[in-house]
Amino acid sequence: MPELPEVEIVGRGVAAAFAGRCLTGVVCRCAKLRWPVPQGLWQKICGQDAERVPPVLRQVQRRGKYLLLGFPAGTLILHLGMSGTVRHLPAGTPPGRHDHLDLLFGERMMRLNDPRRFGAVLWSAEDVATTRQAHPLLAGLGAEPFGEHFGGALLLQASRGRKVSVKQFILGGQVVNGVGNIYASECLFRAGIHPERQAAGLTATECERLAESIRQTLTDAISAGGSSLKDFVNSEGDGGYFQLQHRVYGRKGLACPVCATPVQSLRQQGRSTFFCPACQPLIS
DNA sequence: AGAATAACCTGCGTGC
DNA sequence: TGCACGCAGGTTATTC
Repeated sequence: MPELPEVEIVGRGVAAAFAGRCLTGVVCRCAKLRWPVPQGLWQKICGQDAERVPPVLRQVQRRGKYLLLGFPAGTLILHLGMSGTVRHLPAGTPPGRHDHLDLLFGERMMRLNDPRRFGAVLWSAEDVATTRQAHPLLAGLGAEPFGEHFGGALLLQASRGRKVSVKQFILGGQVVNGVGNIYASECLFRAGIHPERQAAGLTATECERLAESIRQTLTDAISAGGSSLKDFVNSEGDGGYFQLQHRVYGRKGLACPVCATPVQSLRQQGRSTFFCPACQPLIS
């Protein structure tokens, strides 16, 4: 389920429910995720001296689509892949299919479910700040869309000489991270930029507009999810995406919300893209 | 090197 | 009803 807004909501939910609380157990039912879940994870999180320094969840951070759970002995890295969800349940709730991992906090627990198993649970023996900077999976990530380094200037500079489409450019994660397939379409619609435009052909003005629409689109999605926060995702069975907000994604043939022209779709690198041919002209 | 493709998995909807 | 097929929110690894 997760693009950046969904991961952000999950992180906030985890922090609200468990920050400051002591981990009391780990149950791993299936270690076969994107990479193997480390063996002896409970011992790793407890560290050398759990008697004196109990495994209290000290902080929760998000980096791109990764969640970082900070414990005294190190950092638990979580990624939800394509289909991962996290729920907040009473300890002892019987596990269902694809409930791979439980982190117990006394009478409550957080439970990771991931049917496709593209997600990841990894351990880093460094603190959160160091892990963010140095962990191989995190070190090379692009700018945080809400960070101070991200903006039109960065997009302009990073796009020079790039032959890829602008959609792939923002989806790739090397420049800005957290924009997934759904929000890539939404951001480009909002910026009025055709998804097949070459990244190198963007003007400074367009880069500025694109950066702003990325921030605004993600902010809106987080607000939408934050208002319906329940068990970390909106667990009402709609899949957890903030679909009421989608202006073009999944709306092929339906009226563009701005000009009523039918929304079109195309495939780029095997993934679907949606856009309005009138609001997003191929020639700028 | 940048760019395209394959790979990892299960589940769901569609059409025959 | 059953089955084959295509498609799905991500990312890394491999190839050209």
